[in-house]
Amino acid sequence: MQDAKSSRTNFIWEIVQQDIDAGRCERVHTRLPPEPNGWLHIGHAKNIYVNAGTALRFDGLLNLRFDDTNPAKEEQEFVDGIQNDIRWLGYEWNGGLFFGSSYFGQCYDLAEKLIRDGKAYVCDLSQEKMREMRGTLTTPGQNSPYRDRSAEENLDLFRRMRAGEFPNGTRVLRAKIDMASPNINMRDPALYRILHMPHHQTGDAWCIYPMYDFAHPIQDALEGITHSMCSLEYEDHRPLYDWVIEACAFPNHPRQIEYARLNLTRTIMSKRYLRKLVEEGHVAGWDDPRMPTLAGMRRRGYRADAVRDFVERAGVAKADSVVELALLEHCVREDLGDVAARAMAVLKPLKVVLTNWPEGHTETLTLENHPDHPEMGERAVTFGRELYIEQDDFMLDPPKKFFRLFPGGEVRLKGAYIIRCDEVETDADGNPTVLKCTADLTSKSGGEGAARKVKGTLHWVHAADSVPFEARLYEPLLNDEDAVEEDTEGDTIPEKKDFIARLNPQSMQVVHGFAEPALGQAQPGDKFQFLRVGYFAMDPDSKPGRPVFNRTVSLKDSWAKAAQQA
RNA sequence: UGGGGUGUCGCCAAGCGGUAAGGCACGGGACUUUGACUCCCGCAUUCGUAGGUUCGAAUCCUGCCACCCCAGCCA
Repeated sequence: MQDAKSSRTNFIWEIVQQDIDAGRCERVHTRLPPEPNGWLHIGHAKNIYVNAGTALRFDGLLNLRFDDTNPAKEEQEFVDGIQNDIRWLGYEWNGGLFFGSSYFGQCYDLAEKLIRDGKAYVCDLSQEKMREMRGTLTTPGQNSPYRDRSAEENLDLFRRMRAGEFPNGTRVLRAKIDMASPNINMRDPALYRILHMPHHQTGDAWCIYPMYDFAHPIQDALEGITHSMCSLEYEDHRPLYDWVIEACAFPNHPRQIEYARLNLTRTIMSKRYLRKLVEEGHVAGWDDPRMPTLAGMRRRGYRADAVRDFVERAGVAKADSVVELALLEHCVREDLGDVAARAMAVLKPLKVVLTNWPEGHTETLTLENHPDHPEMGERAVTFGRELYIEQDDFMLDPPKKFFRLFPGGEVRLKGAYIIRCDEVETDADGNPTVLKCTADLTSKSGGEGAARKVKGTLHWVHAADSVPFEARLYEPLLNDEDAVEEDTEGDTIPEKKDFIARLNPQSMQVVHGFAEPALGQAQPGDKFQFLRVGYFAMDPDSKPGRPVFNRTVSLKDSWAKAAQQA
């Protein structure tokens, strides 16, 4: 658990602090209200950070409450997955686990109270008619002809609604507020609708279900929530939230605070579109490592610490914003750099033969698992006459500032010897197939001649004593903003509408290489930094003998950048 | 044209009348048996804009501009 100790603050915490200082609340109590209709993504991580973090910060309580007031959209399977993801992120609902649906009884009773108080009425208008009479943004609405029914008639009708006498859509319970309000949410909003449909929690106990605007404030008040954080689009609903609290005459009045939701460049963040990616088969599933879901990131090898750090660094404020993916990747690199074991693996192998090394002779070298953490131990690696290096680490005709291997050039093999390339065998197309090299036998790492400097150091693997493996290299799902096409009017196509056109065809690349034996024994989830290649995590799908690694994020590569600019 | 919000460095984001924090990105240098990491150094005379108040404003006032949200019996 973290955050509580952080000195960082935000506008929400200042409001909460003021409430405490003013004696408006004794014990901070927040709630996390996910709707169980999908998987949690990085955007939810911010909701969790805000709500759980606030409770932590003020030694308060956090309730986890599934906001399941609409049986048409919600499913039981998500309830478990969401809890799992929250725990993975490192948070616990110390205030308890709740379901919005368990308040259906209380919501119903309060609805009857509102009816008796003349604050709610049953309206027979069709959805279309109601829309017409609601008015527009600039013109006031008109009162429903059913607005002035007596409390008795309303009560009777409402009870019959509950009894199942009316089909879907025929009637609705409305709050009697003000059809001329400049805030459309206050123009007699619907409180209850008829929905003959079983609910994943309550079965067919109900055929009428409360709307979010009615249920949410009631749930908050009933649970003793002091601060109810939600996203900006609910600002217009706050007057209604407050109205419900007042109309129901709750003694406590939770305070709703709105903040901007998280957006990430090159990342799709709406549940609807994520669903489309899955359904149309653009990705393998909700937990595909390319998905911005917590499950996807977890599978990709991101640690919860990195995700939490990212959300905290991105900040909490009210301005609409889009955080650069680079910040997330920085957080992941920083986190993994400290905990990932160093290891060598060659993604695209190029054979090296040391002509001055005796055939059949091998040496066992010892390499540290982490340069800064000796407690992480060492490992043995075999060195011999035939090795593999990375194809990208050799160039027949190198440009200036190329620190790697080329004909006549020298490099150090990490933890081993300095070698010089004498001869290059090529295939019919002129591509190098084998490099004949000589090793400087006096240059062994740790030995007397080891001090000699060469410009480059390469990772390598012993040809015989290595394990074949598969690596999946991931790139962002969406192309750069620059790649957005223009329509005939010259306007850029909105990301949301045509994100399919922006999908990056290179978002996953599979390569087959060779890894040092230690990686063959890795356990699913183990994190490694492959020298100069990136941070990898053992994929859960991995099979013994032929491990599969996901590249979580690549290392910064100033050479690639320089080469690109040249 | 109604209502609710927001506009501070490429991207986030502090700032709450006393003379622009920090992070990411970027540029330069040192170090380096990972061109990584680390380490220095640089990076807004200016806070959407135009006025006003003040000894003094990003912070107060007024006008204007831009962007986001709202007309579900979704949440």
